[in-house]
Amino acid sequence: MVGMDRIPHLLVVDDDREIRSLVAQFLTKHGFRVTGVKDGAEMLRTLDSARVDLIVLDLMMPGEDGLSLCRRLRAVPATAQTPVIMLTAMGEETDRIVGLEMGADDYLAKPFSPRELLARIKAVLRRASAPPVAGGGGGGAGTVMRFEGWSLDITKRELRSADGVLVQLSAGEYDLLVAFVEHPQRVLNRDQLLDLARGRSAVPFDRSVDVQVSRLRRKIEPDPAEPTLIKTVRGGGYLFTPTVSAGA
Amino acid sequence: MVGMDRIPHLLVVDDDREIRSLVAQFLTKHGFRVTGVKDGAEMLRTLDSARVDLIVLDLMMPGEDGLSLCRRLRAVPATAQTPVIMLTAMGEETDRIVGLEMGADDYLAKPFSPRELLARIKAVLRRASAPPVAGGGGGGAGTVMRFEGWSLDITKRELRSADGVLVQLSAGEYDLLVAFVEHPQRVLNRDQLLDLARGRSAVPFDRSVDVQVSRLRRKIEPDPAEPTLIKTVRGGGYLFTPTVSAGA
DNA sequence: CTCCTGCGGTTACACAGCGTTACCAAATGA
DNA sequence: TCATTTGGTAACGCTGTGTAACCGCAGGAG
Repeated sequence: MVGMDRIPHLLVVDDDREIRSLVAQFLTKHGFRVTGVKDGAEMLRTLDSARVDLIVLDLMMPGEDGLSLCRRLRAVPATAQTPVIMLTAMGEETDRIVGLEMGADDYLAKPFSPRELLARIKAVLRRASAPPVAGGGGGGAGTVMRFEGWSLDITKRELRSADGVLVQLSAGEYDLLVAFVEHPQRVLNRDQLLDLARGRSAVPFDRSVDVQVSRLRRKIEPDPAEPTLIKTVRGGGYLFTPTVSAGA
Repeated sequence: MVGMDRIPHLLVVDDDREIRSLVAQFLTKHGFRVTGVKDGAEMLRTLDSARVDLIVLDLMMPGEDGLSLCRRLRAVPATAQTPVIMLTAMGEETDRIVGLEMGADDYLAKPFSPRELLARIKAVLRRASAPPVAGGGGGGAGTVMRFEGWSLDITKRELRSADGVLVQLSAGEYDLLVAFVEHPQRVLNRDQLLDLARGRSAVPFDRSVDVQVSRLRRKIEPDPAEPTLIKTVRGGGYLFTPTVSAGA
């Protein structure tokens, strides 16, 4: 799921512009990549197009509040594993308890010291990479994604064709394919793909995505000259056309 | 594996007899199995002979204190994964941070409400649910780990192939394999592997992990030229792909 | 319709990451 | 003490990935 050499991407959700900016600044200075948003809608939009390693979520917000958002995150498979640190108003023990029970990984009472937030983020990130559920039921659920006859095994990082042949993908090709498979039927621009697949942001005239798409097409398209799985959207990006089904 | 139906076993370590008894009583009432001990020595003895799912550890204790104990727990493979909730004196932020950095999974400032302790225990247990190696003494079950036909006996430090043949591993190869087996289906970078297997940190241009992986592959991969058990993730580290099951 | 511009596909190349072997020093044991 | 094993470093070669360059094509302007 996550290569750990990569700079972790934090998403700070708080309606207070000043807090958001202060927190973002502080965390950036300590080596994280930080995106700040002001409400749940923006949060969901960001999650849809970028890879996020941890969410710092304010409990009290106008509109949909943190608890509700947290519940929604947990309900969606794509974000069910993403760690959440909840920021609560001071001293409201009930909030804390509800927060933890709602699926937050940690909470912090305002006002909090930046150093403590930092320590908690590090602690949560460390244990967020806990081993997956190795159940007795023959492998975890949803580790294999199927599309157009292909099967992509997420835990084994393997791609098999319709007739079961293993296709060798490089790390870059694999990460790109995962990004596509997790966002099917959506136009993804180059920035989004770079972020989703490599966890970095584009430099001017960055065309690495184009090259990787080309390389990936060569391996999975029936006719690379006439792509059907990964379509180009001129001026927009790329579109992964197949429907994806998850299953063991 | 840790079934959800099993009653979790909590170990409460606190030198204050009254606190210990109150906490134990409260947690027992809420459906846990609780063992209370008064110091580190008793804790280690208990861990050696019983399977413990979570430790509630007082920071300030006569003799060896909580931090030091926590560090020792983390250093031993058998207890490295066992969750720890640290009880700290009120308001000492430094302690909290050090606690988290020392490997505690959570902390709670005294005086705390029992309900909050309960919520945190549940949260931590939820997070830690179904680790491949739940903590447990050397004498308990789960000393043999199986993967892809191989069986790794932790107490004997022995590896046997599917047909029961003993394969000689050097100390380094064995430790590396244990690190992999205890963190399956996760990309581990070189720093993590070095830390887990050798307990040291990397020096610049340190490539000892690569060499050890190569040596280990030669002994356990069906085809070392095309590794399936230990996969390379370029720019990320290595991935142990098999599902691991523990059993006697 | 034709030209022009810019976007995207592809290839070539340089460089960094990794597998592997060889070698050496430290640890181990007789 | 010497022989053996082990584990780290150095070095060589291969593969993967980003950059740059070239080319073709789409689509708008005239």
